[in-house]
Amino acid sequence: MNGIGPYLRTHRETLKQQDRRYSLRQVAARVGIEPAYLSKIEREEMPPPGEQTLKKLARDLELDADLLLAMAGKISTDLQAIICKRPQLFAQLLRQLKDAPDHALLRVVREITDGDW
Amino acid sequence: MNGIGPYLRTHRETLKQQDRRYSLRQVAARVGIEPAYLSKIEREEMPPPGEQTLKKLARDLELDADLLLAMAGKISTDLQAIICKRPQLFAQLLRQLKDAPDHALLRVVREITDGDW
DNA sequence: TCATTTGTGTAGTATATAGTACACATAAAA
DNA sequence: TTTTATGTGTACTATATACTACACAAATGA
Repeated sequence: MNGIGPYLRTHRETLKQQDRRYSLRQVAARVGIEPAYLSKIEREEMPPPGEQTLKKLARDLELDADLLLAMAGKISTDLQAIICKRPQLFAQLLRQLKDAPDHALLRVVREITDGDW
Repeated sequence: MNGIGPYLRTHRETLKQQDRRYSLRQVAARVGIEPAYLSKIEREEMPPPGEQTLKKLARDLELDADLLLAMAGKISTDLQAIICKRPQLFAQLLRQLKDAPDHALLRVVREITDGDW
């Protein structure tokens, strides 16, 4: 259970080895935040940034946005909107799937993809 | 698409007809907020309250907490926690179920209840 | 009728969220 | 060696969130 900060730093440094454009400062510039801020985020001296900034970071660093948001304890607003439209149904579904093993979730996903309703 | 304010007010006034303990002031007292605040919430003069207050309101007024939270654009932290543990899986699942009809969701729920994995 | 209860207007507050701005020492590039 | 780029320390700041406190007029109850 590694925090989001070290996760971002490690990943960025990995990319940096192949491409000098992944310095903290250049990433911060592309994402549109202050370098000092990104520094503090990576070292967890400050709490993780907001949804928009995390999504831009994910894009720039080629990471999964949902995963990054989750590591920051957040959920993408588009997912929130999906739930808010049918809150009782999705609440029931999620609480039921809470302890289901991954493969069971994947099976449900596939079942739906095959659209057999 | 009626707001959360009128929804609360209407429901409370209905209960009030049977039981005088459902006056705005007495509900506010039980829930632990200022009457003036509840008044403003019901008339949507102020944005809806936080999760804890909404849950207490739901309890007191015998309403569904998930529905109330959804009307306020929020999602219960316990649901958020479920998603945050396996963000990619649940994100995929939710986006796939986004446009599925209610009966299809209910079928998935039932399938899982019957626990056939 | 007098006391109590009710809903509401006005004014303010505490805490969290999501950052900025700039200076500085060190490392790398020209 | 001079310039440029890099990461970080310190000090703020703006906006949103989630309320409280108190006074008041009108309705209700005893």
